[in-house]
Amino acid sequence: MKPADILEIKSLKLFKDMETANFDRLMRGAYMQNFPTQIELITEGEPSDFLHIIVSGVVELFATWNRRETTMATIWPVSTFILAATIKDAPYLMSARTLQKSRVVLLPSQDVRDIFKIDAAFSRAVVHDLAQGYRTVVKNTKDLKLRSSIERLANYLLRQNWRAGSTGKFDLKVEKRLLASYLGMTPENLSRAIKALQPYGVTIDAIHVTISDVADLETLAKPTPSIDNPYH
Amino acid sequence: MKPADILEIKSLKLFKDMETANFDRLMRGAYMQNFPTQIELITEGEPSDFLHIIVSGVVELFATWNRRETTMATIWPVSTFILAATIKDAPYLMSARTLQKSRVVLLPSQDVRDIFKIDAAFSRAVVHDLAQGYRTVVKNTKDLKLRSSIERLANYLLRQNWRAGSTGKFDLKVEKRLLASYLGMTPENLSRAIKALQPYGVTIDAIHVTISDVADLETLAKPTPSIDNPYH
DNA sequence: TAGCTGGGTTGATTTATATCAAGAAATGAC
DNA sequence: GTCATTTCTTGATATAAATCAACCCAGCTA
Repeated sequence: MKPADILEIKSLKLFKDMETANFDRLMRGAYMQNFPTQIELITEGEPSDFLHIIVSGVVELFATWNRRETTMATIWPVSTFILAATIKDAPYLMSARTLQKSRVVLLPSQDVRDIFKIDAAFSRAVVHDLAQGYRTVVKNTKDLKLRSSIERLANYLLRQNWRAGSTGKFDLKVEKRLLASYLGMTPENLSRAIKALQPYGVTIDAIHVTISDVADLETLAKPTPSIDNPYH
Repeated sequence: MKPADILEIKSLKLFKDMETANFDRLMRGAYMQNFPTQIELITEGEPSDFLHIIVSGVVELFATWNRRETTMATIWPVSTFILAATIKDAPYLMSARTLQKSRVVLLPSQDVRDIFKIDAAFSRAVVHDLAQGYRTVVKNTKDLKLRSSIERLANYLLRQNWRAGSTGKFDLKVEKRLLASYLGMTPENLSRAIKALQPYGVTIDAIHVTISDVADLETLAKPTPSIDNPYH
């Protein structure tokens, strides 16, 4: 692994405050892997042998049951995924696949657990990561249970607009097929939901989104910090 | 607070391994409160001033948006709730109300955070609690996104049956109205879902559930550890 | 360049679920 | 114990969303 990669990983909140010796020990067992697109990195139900860190590319977390599949999240660099399984030494609850050519660092889970036990700063950082993740999933559940598919789409677009700088113009970062699955609907239904938002000033041309009147869209979407603010 | 109550709290995994001095300090700021039924203990969006521990009774966690409401979980003694908000010093994402006369211990969040910073055993225990909670919510999301309402009910009944000792006979622990909300459906739809399970050997008379042939119900429910096993 | 492929859209239809309304059963208050 | 309130159930209907089928179109590839 290149020194620049190690520096980037060390800059993650999860590792920033830990003892240097412990971080170095963690990195000694780490290795970087390059994956092509559409490779299944981990599989639901298997033991969590590695904590994964995505350094470049994109990864989809998805779950399957009874021949059905749903997208749970997309993971962007630089961040870790499947921390809870690693810490608990429990099987993965989700599968992961690359959506693009991606570089991923694999940290042996046993090392992570060992160092978690002896490094207080690291274990506190793990807490914050997990608490954050927990709260994100709770928000997600509220979104799913309390909103219709059109409302979910409207709020998703407002969140993305905000992330992109609130200019009213941004590009979708994932395929519509995937977005539909993430939002808990079919691709056909997403197409129709997009059309249903036209009266509220939303147009989506291929991946290019325009929101002409954010306030108008908000009258429909009714965003709330306790679902839609990722830092709340 | 009675010594017996303190002992019971100390026996919780979350507190078991922490320094006695720190536990005592935590308990010094704690106080027990008795609440009648249907009292709102905490409200979504407010700052998390206390970590709550339910000692007797039942508490419902619920969320609201746009005049809609949904049940997120029911909490049984003895356990804590809203740990993530306390640790992150972030607003509550859910509201909580008593479903029965309940005794609840309130620990000032600031004390919890202070001790979390200095007690390594406690912070590790917090990690395990959060990781557990995180995984529970992920399973819940998979249940919601991948299964129909009848499938969710069928699997819920199988889980409850297993918890009650797999005898094929047990009582519902919550009102059907609440169960419906937890499972993401209307009370009317729950009634119909129950009828739809009759051909699979399920009868529910008031709160009394009978599953005459677990294997038969499982052909419909298709339970899987990575959604339905709480210890997985 | 022609043909192929996969994502995306659209329309027709079906299915799942919610809503509305009414009555029955259970529960709690006095 | 009785009355009032709430929960639960059932039937009729409406709505949301999924499915099925056809087609379009951009990007590849042979």
